[in-house]
Amino acid sequence: MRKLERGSGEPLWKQLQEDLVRRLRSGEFDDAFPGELALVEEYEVSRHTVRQALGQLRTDGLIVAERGRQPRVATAPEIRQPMGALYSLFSSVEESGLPQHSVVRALDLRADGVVAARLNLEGSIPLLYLERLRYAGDEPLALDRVWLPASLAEPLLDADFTHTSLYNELAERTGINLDHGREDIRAMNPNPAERALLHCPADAAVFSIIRQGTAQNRPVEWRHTVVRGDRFALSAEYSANAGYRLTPATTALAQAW
Amino acid sequence: MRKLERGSGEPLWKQLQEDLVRRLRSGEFDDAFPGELALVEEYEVSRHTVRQALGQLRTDGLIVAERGRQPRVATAPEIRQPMGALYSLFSSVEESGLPQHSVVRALDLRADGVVAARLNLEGSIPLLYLERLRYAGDEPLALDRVWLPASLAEPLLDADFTHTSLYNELAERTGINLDHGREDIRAMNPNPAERALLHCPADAAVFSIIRQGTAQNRPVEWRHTVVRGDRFALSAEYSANAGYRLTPATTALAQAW
DNA sequence: CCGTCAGAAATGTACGTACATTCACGGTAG
DNA sequence: CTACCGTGAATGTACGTACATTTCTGACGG
Repeated sequence: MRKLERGSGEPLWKQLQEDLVRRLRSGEFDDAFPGELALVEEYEVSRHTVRQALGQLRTDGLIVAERGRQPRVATAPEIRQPMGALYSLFSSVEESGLPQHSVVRALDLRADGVVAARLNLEGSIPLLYLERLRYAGDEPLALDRVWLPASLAEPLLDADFTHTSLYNELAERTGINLDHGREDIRAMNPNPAERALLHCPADAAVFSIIRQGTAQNRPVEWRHTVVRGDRFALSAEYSANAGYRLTPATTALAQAW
Repeated sequence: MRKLERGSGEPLWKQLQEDLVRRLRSGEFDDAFPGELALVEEYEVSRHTVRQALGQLRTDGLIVAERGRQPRVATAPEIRQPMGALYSLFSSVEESGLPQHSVVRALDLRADGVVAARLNLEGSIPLLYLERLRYAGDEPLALDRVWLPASLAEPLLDADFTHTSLYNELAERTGINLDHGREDIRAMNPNPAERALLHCPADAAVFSIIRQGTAQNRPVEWRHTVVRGDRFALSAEYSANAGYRLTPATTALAQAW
């Protein structure tokens, strides 16, 4: 039986909400979240007040509730398709109607001290390396190189990556879903090897996208993708309400303005 | 007196909320938003139901309510510093500690049918044209060209843009704040004139950023900025909670990974 | 003419009740 | 042992009441 200060200026539902957040963060509710009626008894407030507090927690995404069952602590809502420039890239190709496929140029285990360091791993740890040339239509669009810790990604060694996405395979074969990532996007000119592979026109530049992805605070991927600048543009919208959002939809494949 | 379908599967408060959104978008409430009691009468539901619908609208930021006064339609919360790649660019320079300044290469009124069309204006309408070369430290960083409708932006003709931002001047002199924008970001090689102006190394590419900005659905700016790719990188983070966000903070000025 | 103050009006908080809807569990029949 | 169904429990919806708190307005007085 817990006490809330009545008539202290702070609304009861707010006090209740804050106390629940505190207990939630302490891990007290990891097994089961108390039901509304239990909270009514515990805090000696009306169900209305409890619901007001829970409603706040729900819109904040901390708990989920459904009819007939007790509220539960929200599991970190895994990102199905990691967002960002790369997602924007491939979904925009899809919307354009051009057929996509990949040519797998390498899929093996190897050690790479430099990349391992980027993943915050020891240099000698084996990594799964996947290199693909991605086509949109008959022309190459991007060169994609990914390193993942072999300890996590080994089940992917015999996967067929010519048509499926890395994240799909990763989720299906290992249950890992990325929940956080970071991208650095640069404009540069490709080196001769990349230019040849991508069939880049002589005067075309490229996007160089470095992505680090993590799942539950563990590094999962380090990725370097080189995208032809003459066939792709990043498109973004921002507004006071929605903030800054990449819009994979529009104007993605190259055309004059 | 409006009717809601009772027992139709859809909750009353949701029907009410949707109807209010519809009426709100139609501009019916631009003068005054009805109070809770008025809605109770109009829709013949309890105040509780009305509050549930309004609560949703409030968390969505469509209306604001305070004690003792009627709810009001939320004024579009103006963006002080328009977000996006350009904001990321200049704030990251600031954080790096490098001094910034601009060389104004042009500031005049002119007509340009092509740009006017991009602003959804007639070709003969005069535009204010501002062209600046932006420095970070002693080296050029970006070439920035902006067109604004002269009808709105004429008070800016005698402004000094060597150190102040366009948006600051625009807000101070005309009261206009952008509330929506759209960017297209491309990787390309600069033309010879741009390369010379920017002191671009021979093998460096550039970001070409096209931005269209609007305030209250009226086109306000059309902007073309060319940023040296060897001195700038876009940095973004995404997470399940926060979505995709540009992070002007880190690693913005060029350095090896 | 202007400042002050009381009252009206509106929203915020908090209580209560009733019923609908859905889910989980356990018992029963096959 | 399994499949089905009914009961109980939980949340969702919707009604009602009361009072607190804040804001606005209009009347009154200086």
